[in-house]
Amino acid sequence: MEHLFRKIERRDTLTDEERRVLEQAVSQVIDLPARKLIVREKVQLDHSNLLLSGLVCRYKDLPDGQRQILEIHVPGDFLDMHSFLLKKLEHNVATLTPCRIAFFPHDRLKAISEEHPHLARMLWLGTLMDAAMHREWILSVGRRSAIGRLAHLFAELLIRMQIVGLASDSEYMLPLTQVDLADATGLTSVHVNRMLRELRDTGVMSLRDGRVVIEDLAQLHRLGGFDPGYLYLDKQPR
Amino acid sequence: MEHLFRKIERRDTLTDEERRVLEQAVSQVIDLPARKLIVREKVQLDHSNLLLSGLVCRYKDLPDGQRQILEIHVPGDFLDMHSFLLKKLEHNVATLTPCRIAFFPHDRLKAISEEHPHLARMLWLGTLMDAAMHREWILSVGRRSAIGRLAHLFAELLIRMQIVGLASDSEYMLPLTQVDLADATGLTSVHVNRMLRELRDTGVMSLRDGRVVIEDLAQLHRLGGFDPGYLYLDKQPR
DNA sequence: CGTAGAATTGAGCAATGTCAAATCACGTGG
DNA sequence: CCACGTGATTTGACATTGCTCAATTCTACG
Repeated sequence: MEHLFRKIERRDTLTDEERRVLEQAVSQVIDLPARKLIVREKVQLDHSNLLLSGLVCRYKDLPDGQRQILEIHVPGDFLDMHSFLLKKLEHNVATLTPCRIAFFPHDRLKAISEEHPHLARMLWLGTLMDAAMHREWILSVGRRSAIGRLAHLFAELLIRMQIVGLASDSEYMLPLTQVDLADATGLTSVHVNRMLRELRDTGVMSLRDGRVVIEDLAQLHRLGGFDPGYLYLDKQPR
Repeated sequence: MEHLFRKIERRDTLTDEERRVLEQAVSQVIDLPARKLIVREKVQLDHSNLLLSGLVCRYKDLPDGQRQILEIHVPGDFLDMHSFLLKKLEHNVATLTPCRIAFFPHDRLKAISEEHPHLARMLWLGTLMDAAMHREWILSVGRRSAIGRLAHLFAELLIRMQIVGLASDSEYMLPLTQVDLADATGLTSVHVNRMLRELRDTGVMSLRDGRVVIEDLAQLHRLGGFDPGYLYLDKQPR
């Protein structure tokens, strides 16, 4: 659970007691292969999932077969803490790579919300950061150019992977297909391919063999109009 | 606060005690004119705002002057409950029409989170529904056609206005300009104008003098690929 | 060696944007 | 009551971004 603790400690402080409560709220840990559905939309749920390792995405499908990825999750992210109160989801959650996942039964989360208000606020905070990322994602697909959307996505994931210790200054593993990237950015895979080539040809960054290598971070940020304010990286009591 | 209570009671039950606690958490009620900034991004906040009457939007601006509206708020919505834990926002909140707004100081919200866990979960739930609407918004701008985005927006607002008693079966007031609609849907105002004409010419709906009149709801839903599941309209203990 | 998924490329096209002008609605001052 | 000014809507002509379709190449793996 170290990834989760790192993520929280970046924004507030956890007591040892709170860490213990969180650890004891886990009922089960499972391993899943890549491309496996974790939560299907509209089914009643009795637990929330924490991603321990691997990459996961949330997505919605349209009747005509189009898909939109809503968020990409890195280790330390709760994948569906919102199901604790929503009881079911309106979208799907699936692995992108092989993953390890911890179950948090809703009744234990409820107990936390009754007995550990500060810890409950930390869980709430996590869902608020999801919403903040959603808003930035809306801005991306609504107003940024194709290359800007991709640049922004790679810039966001760089920071989020760094927070949990899974990225260096300029590199991280991102084994997504170009179809995945298209579904995340609201583009087609053909156009993603062309934009990736442009990023490569202009020396900004490359994505090869599932590894992102950033050569010119300033230019990547400029292309994506990237401002990390929406990730709320300041530590303070909440 | 009747609008808020109706909204909550649609998804769960509030005790009289909880209603009283909520009412007593208000420190101030103010009136604002149309087109007035309520919360500016990146400034420290000490209270959250509840919309009592009028329409409000949240939006982000890009350096090049483009704007993206992230959510449109109807009476009964908290405009920035997330600022309770985030402490500042990464986007702006502004009135679209003249509005009445109630202040909820963060220290009183904190007291609620310590002393009234169920009520705290209701507030949390509100932020989760914002996030669910964000996700549907991502799907709209990411994958729907221009006319589908508009149709979806009008269909969503119809239901949300109905819940708080501000829409009939087929009509509600929506005094937005075509520029506003463009900023909400990620289009240009010129194109919005053309799509609105198409909706009018095909007898689906019209928007005139700030009033939406829906003539063919089934067709509106079809065009927008509208499925209200994401609004979580089922009542159950949370 | 064969297969399947993924990446790449090219040619043509459609949806939406850009720019500019005309019209409309409405409140204000004369 | 009318002329004026401002913002909103509407329209036309044209440009562009990103999409579609189809073929080719690449890569991994049995």
